[in-house]
Amino acid sequence: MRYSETHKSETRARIVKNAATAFRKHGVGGIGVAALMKKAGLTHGGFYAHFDSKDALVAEAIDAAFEQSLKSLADTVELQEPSARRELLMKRYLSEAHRDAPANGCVFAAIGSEAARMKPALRGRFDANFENMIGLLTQGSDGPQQRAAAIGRYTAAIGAIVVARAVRSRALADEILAAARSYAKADDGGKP
Amino acid sequence: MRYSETHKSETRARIVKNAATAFRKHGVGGIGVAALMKKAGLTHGGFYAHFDSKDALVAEAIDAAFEQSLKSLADTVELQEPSARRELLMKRYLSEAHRDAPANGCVFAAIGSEAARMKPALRGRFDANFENMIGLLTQGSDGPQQRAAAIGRYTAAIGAIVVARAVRSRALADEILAAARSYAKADDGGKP
DNA sequence: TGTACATCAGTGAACGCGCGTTCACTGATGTAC
DNA sequence: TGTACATCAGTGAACGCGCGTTCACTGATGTAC
Repeated sequence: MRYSETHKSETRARIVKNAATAFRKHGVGGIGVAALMKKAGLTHGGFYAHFDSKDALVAEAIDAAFEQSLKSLADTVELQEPSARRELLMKRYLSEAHRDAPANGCVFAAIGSEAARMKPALRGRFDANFENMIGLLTQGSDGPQQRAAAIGRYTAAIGAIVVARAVRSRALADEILAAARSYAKADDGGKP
Repeated sequence: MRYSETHKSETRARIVKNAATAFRKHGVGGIGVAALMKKAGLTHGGFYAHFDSKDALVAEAIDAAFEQSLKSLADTVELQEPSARRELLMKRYLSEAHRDAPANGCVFAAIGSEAARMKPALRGRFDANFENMIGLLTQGSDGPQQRAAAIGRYTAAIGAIVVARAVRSRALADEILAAARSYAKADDGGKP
């Protein structure tokens, strides 16, 4: 079969996009090359015509997943003034909807503890993506104090989602999210 | 070989104890039964004389790991008055030493995102252990507001360690811990 | 316009490996006589 | 006191399976003549 010029790159993009959600849903170690290809409507043999290794796909899928998160937040961000925007972002991030949909949610929350054991080359992907997120959160209010506060808020929210997902009791998970939301508000006390 | 009365239970306890550190170091999916038995000085075949399945060991190892954490914090806790104690706990938790030693550190930070995908029976272990930790953190200052604040602080600290471990740059990881420490202090503002 | 050939994305069998689990066996020691 | 036997924690080969990866092959289409 001979295909159009863009066909191969479209296939590749489809593999990456599906992997970006599958890795967050099952963990990187929890889904294999064969299943990933099947999700893209292909068989496993063709994988290596697109990527050098599973790790190569993991790297691209991580970037794609962060980019998707960033895009889905970007619209929220433009419409509000800084403090209301921050509150809205935290409310969205610390929602039950986000807890229940890891496949389309925050990458750190979905595969954070697995990421710590990845090869340095893969861990490096998290640095730039973390900075992008902090950039989004501090947008319109620069300075080292704002940056530190954004890091504190962001990592705090990640931890709350991680624990809310780990715990079995739904009531406890709900309570954790509620506590994290009010904890996020508490730190606004002294600041504009 | 015939052994003393306590021999078998000692062996079993040794397997659990080694597993409690190995799972935090490598992840639950990252180390197998054979390697776990080797760490206890045994061969893999004997495993099923002690446990019904790998999952059965995982369940006990999770409890053992939390218990170890709890014990190592208990001494700190008794000596201080509430606010100083809280500050000391957070300082310890958010230290570079903790970040660099997942094998003996917080279970949520080490295997949190993996835990979210475990079978309900295993996830259930996190509920009681989470409550124990919150109990330790609120000790001496009960009430729903104190409980919510403790949950906020604890999960915030977990997230900071997860991200600090995931990120490749040591400088960024250091900055994240520092930001989390000051974020933890910020919430004390209005309260005693 | 019609035929022969080159292209190359995708197929599916096969590889070595480690996984969780099973099972027949070992052999040092306590007990029975 | 000395011998025969029962016990049972631990051994190591073997199982079926899924993993990441390799590779000879397929076959629809564009190009050359």
